[in-house]
Amino acid sequence: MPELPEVETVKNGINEWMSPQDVITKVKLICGDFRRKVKERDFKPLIGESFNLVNRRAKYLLFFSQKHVLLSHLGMTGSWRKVEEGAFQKQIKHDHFWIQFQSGTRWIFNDPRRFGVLDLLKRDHVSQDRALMELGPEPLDPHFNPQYCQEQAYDKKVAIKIWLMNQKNVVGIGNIYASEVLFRARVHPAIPAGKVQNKDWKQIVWWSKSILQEAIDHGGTTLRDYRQASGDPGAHQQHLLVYDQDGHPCLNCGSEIRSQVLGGRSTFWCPVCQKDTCLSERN
DNA sequence: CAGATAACCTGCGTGC
DNA sequence: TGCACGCAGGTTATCT
Repeated sequence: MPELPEVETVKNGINEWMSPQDVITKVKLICGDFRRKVKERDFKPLIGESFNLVNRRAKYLLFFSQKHVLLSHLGMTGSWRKVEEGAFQKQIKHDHFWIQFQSGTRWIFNDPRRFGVLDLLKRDHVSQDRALMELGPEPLDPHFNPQYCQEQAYDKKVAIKIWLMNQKNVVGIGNIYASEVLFRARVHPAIPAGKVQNKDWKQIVWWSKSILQEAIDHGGTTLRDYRQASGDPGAHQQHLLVYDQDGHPCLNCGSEIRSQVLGGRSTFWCPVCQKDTCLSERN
């Protein structure tokens, strides 16, 4: 469900829950069968500590306590919610983990498909986590620029859309925003990454930053079950131009938006605005 | 090594 | 109403 704007929005919401004086008194793992298998004892070191801050790296949330970092990835369907003591703390389907505070507040992780990640790392060891080590630059960071892309994509034959979604090249861009960025940049999604021209990289980089920031400002994209930490839906779905719009007219030129599966994921583009120039040359 | 595909899960909408 | 099927915002193991 969540790409960078959604995770960033969740992060901002959870930071509003923060109460650094509120000590963790109990942790409960109902099911640890995620992408990384975990046991309840893995999280016990949190007891007696408190959280100061939540940061985001790529699509990961990092909850900082005194000596540990709780690593959380939402996968496709993960979510965090806060429940106060006194309110009936009913366990709902797919609640897998919760943290209880001295105040009675409880933070609960729910994830129907269990594609998410939960893990507890020592603060000093975070930079050595393999998944985090392999991540590329943040798209909103100046290090993500046309020169970097051109070099990183040199000679790569993989489709530009798949390249953009590969977290080793740039993080945070998933299936929705990849189609949206390429539409605004007017680049065909199937063009080999190594054949993208410098002027097109400039467009891709600029629109990546622009669209992701705009989506953050809108609180993310809610298509089905994504919610902000507050429980409210995002609003960016009203601003999507091509995602899930196959058969509808392109808002730019009126042509029919097309769709095709690329790397196993649905991909949407306008055949007129996004000319597949270098693909045609090959024929 | 790069690149393509399958696999991990549950839920929901569609068509028969 | 029931059931088979395809599809869903992500990542990674496993093939060629």
